[in-house]
Amino acid sequence: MGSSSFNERVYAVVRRIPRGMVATYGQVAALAGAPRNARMVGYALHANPEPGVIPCHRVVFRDGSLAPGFAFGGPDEQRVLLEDEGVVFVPPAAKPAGAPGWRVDLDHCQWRE
DNA sequence: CAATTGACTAACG
DNA sequence: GCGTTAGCCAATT
Repeated sequence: MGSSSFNERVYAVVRRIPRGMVATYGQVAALAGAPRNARMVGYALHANPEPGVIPCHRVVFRDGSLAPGFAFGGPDEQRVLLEDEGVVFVPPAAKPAGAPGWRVDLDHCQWRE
């Protein structure tokens, strides 16, 4: 390995996210060494060279939601996956109106080093 | 080598 | 309250 791509650094961080927790793009970006490069994180995860190895479903928006239409099979599938890992979700009725659907409870499940 | 794009984020209207 | 614009920074073409 020894690839010089920024994305590999992102994969390394995402791979470190413990089961039952999630991280935001900005957080992964910061851990990857680019505190302002959240976009790059999403771009790198889209490249996802090792599906199944890299838990890209554990990476969510700052709001606790996912990329609409880009989730590996649908945001509903991701919700089930995260719930299965023990991540706490917040129903649309329990949150301030605005978000399109279920969000991850970042207050309880955001990964903390 | 320069311009464009992009799984983002925050601020503004 | 919701939509749009601007800013960041690196990969892609």
